[in-house]
Amino acid sequence: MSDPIRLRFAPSPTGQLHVGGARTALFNWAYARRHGGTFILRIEDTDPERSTREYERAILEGLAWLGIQWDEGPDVGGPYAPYRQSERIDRHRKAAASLLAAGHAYRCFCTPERLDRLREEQAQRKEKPAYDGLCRKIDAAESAARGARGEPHVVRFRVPAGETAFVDHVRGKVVFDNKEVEDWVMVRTDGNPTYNFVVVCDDVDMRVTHVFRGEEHLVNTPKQVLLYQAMGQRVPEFGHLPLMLGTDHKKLSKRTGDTALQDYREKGFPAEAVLNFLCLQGWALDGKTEVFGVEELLAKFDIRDVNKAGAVFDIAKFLWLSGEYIRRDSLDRVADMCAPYVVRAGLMTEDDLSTRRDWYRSVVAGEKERIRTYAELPERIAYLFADDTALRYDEVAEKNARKHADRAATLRAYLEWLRPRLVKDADPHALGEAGRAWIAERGLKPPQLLQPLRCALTGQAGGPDVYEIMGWLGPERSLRRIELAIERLA
RNA sequence: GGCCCCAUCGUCUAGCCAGGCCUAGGACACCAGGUUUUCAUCCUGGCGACAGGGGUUCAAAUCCCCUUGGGGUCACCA
Repeated sequence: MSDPIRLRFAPSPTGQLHVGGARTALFNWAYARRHGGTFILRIEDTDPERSTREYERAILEGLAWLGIQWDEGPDVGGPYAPYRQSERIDRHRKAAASLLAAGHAYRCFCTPERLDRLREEQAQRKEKPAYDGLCRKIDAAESAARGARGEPHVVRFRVPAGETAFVDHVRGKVVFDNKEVEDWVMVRTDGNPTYNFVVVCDDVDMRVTHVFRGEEHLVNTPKQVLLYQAMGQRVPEFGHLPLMLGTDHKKLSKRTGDTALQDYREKGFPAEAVLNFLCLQGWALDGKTEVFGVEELLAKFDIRDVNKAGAVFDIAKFLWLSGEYIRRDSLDRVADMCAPYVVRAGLMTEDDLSTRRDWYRSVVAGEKERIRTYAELPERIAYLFADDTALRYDEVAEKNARKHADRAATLRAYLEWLRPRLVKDADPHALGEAGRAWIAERGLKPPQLLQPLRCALTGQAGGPDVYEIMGWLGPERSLRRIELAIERLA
C-alpha cells in the first residue's frame, strides 16, 4: 500500500498536442508534485503509420512551454527506460506469450472476412457487434501447432464471466458486466500489440500507481483491469477526467475552434494564462479565485475535487484571462513577447526593435491594457507605420469625426496653433495641458477637437492619448496627417 | 441502438461526499451608471441557475428512485 506514487502522461505522437491532453498532463503532473510522486512522460507510438518524431518533439516542447516538467521520459531517460512504446516491443511480446501460455489469451484464426460477416449479421439482428468467441474452443495443442505452422492469427484476451468493478477517483465506483466486454485483440496479425495491451504492460513495468486520463477511456478500463488481474498485478487507481467540450457541447474538435495547444501559443496567449485556464476546466482552486498560478495549483490540487461533468471551452473567458496576465505582467516582458508578432507583421525589423527600443517600449506601454494576446498588438499599432497619405479611416472613427460640423475649421485652427509648438521630443503632457487650455479658450467641448484629431492621426475610434500618439509619430508626420484630414473630412 | 458516464446562472464554477449557516456565492459574457479626450483599464449596480417528478427526513441544491435531456464508447486507432 505504500508504493511510491507514480503517474504518467502517455500521448500518442500522431498529431499536435491537444489542449485536452495538455490538461490531462497538467493534472497528472500536479497530482504527482502535490503528493511527492514521480511524473513520467511516455510516448505511445505503437501506430507506426501515423506516429512521427516531429509530433513527439512538438508534444515535449508544448508541455515544457506550459512549465510541466517530467522526471522520466524519452529525452531524460529514467530507471524504467525506454520511454517510447515502440522500443518496448520485446517486453510486450514476452508478456503476450506468457498470457497465452497461461490460457488468459488465445489465438484467433478468424479471417477479416468472417469478422466482417459476423458484424453484419449482428447489425441485422440489432445485436451489439462483438467477437463471438469461435476460436476460444480450439484446444491448446492445435492452436500451438497452427501458430507454429505460421497460420495468420491475432491473439485475443479471454474475458472471464462475471463483472469488473473499479474505483474511479473522479466518479466513484464503476461496474461493468463482463458480457459487455468482448474478447479484444491484444496482438495483431502482424505481431504488433494493440493499445489496451501495451498500455497495461508499460504501466505495470513502470510501476504506475495512478492513471488519470480523459473520460473517453472509461470504457477501456474494464479491459485493462481484467488484464492486470490476469497478469497477477496490482490494479492502479483510476481517475477519468471530464471531457473538454466545444460550443456544440460535443468533444472539442476543430469544427468549433482551435484544439491544439500550439494554436494558442501561436495566437499569443501567455503560457501562464493557458495553464491557468486549463486548470479552470473541470477544477476550481477555491470557487472564488480565478487568476492563480502553478504554485497554488500544486499546493491545492486533488483529483477528488475534479468535476464529473464536461466543460465547455469558453474562448471569451480565455481571452479575458489572457488579457489579465498581460496587464499584470511587466512592460519589458510584454514588449519582448510581442516583438516576434510585430516583426512577422512587417512593422519593424529586429534591428528597428533594438535601435528604437525606447520608442517601442513606449508604444507597448500605450497598448498594454488593451491587448488580450501578444498577437493583438500589431493590428493595434499598424497605423503608426502606415503611409500618411494612405491611412485607413475606420468607419466608427470617421463617423465620430464627422459628427462635428466645424471639424475642418477646428482642425485647421488647431493645426496653425500646433505647428510652432509641436517640435521634436515635445512633452506630451505639456502639449496635452496646452491643448486643453486651447479648447477651453475657444469654448469648445473636448470631443470637438479630439475626435477629428484622433481620426486624423490614427484612423481609429479608440486608443491611447492623442498627445502621446503625436509623440510617437513625430512632428512632421503628425502635422501631415492633420493637413490630410482637413481635406478628407471636409 | 447496447453499455457506460453526466446534470447548479448562456458559459466556467463554489456549495453536494460528512442534509440545516443557501431568500444558492464567485468569474466570464451581457446590460446600466461612474471615471477617462476616445477605446481599454478601473469602480458601482443589474440580469441570470439547483432539468422534471416521486420518495427519505423536523429539514434536501445536497441522500435514494424514476423520467427527461446531454455526452462518451462500441476497430487487427490510440
